Amino acid sequence: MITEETGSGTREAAEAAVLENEEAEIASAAGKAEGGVTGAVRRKLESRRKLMAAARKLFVERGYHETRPQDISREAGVGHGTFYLHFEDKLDCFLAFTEQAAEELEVFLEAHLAGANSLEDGIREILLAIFEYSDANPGVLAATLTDVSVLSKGDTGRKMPADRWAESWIKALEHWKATGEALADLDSRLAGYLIVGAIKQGGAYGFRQKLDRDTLIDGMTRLFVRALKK
Amino acid sequence: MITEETGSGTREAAEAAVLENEEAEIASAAGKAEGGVTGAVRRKLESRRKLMAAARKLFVERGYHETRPQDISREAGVGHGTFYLHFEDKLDCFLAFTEQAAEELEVFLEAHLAGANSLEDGIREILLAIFEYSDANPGVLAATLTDVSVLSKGDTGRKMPADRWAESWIKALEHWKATGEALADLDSRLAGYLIVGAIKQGGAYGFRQKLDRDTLIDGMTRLFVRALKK
DNA sequence: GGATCAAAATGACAAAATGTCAATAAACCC
DNA sequence: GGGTTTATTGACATTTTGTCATTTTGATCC
Repeated sequence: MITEETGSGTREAAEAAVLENEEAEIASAAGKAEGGVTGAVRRKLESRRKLMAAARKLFVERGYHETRPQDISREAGVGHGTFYLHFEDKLDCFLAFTEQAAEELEVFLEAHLAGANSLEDGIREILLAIFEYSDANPGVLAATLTDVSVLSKGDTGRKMPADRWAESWIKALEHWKATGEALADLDSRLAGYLIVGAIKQGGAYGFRQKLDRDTLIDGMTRLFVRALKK
Repeated sequence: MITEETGSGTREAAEAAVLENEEAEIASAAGKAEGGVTGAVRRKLESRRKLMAAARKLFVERGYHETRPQDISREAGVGHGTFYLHFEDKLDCFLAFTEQAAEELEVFLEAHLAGANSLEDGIREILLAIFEYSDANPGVLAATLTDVSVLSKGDTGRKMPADRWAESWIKALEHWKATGEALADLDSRLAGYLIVGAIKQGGAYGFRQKLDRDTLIDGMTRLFVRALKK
């Protein structure tokens, strides 16, 4: 009989490691917080939170392929079976992670776009914010935007981060159309997707080549503005 | 003892199915062709060709995830071990397929760009050719451009189709800079990558939405031209 | 033409990765 | 505090991938 790890001694250590990365959640260890939820519900929520934190850590550090569901469970300090209690399968877990990160980035970008900016300033501001987020969360953006079509049997039936992101751009483009700064007959939907694709590929290129960030932002901004401006 | 399939009866049938897709290779069944190569070398080449054809068929039809190395071997009419004789692993096989397709597309595009076109006509022409290729080879383009970062332990050390494709665009952009049609101080390298990304994402969007092809090409051409033209 | 050698192919087997489920523990309720 | 529900657990089963000893095939030499 070969025991499956998560030895009790290891357990708390692993969980502690995950919790370190949490901020406002430390209080929860005492048995409160989490919106007052308590008992069984809270227990389940806590497991999920730990799994999500572990998944994020490992997917970012090692990538999808090199991360085993087992690894995530161990890192989270829960049993292996618990993983499949919270996620359909490995892909489902990965998608949950990307959706979380996409949500996070969206909030971050909204915050950086509160003021009504001109088309050029707005675009530059968004790109700047993206790089800022990427610095603060190394690897997350790349992981989030990876194409999972190669992993899924057909359509995942989910809204991918890139699509969500495109929607944000579309909203912004519509705004600039309304202010009369952007082409009046611009197809905002198509343009939104083109921009997202350009940023993905261009960003990867810039990262590989270790391009100076300002150069990259300037280059992108210039082309985007030229394409969109009235 | 559970036999591993590829029963002799099935064998020829499978191989025949693959051979159907071949054109000039039928003669090779007689024992000649293939550049005069014969014997052992030729035998190996033949195996690889059959495997490549089978891999392409299955990767396109079912996708990466749903295609087992076993399936490819069976479809090719060779033993399972032969697969690993020709490819490092499944990813290696997939990359070989994408490289083949990328090569093919490149040749196709070159042929469609023989004449020295103006910037706008040239861009439109390239996009048109891409869609034409995509029609003639359904699924191949999508498969080729998929991001495999999610499958590889670190860098694959290979030049991906998207990069190759970007290089083509860069060359074209340099040409238009030389003719004075494109921005004199354009960063062709960055622009090349941005365009490839835009086409990937925009193409996927158009496909999903079943956009009219001309609408899609017009929309893309317009934005690209505006961004690049002097 | 058959004995010999080298390259290629084969498929049973092994390892790795993913996913399941009966048994157990924890929380809940009366 | 015991009966019930819900979450957790890890040994086990399945699937997928990869290996290697053995066999087959074709070239070479006599």
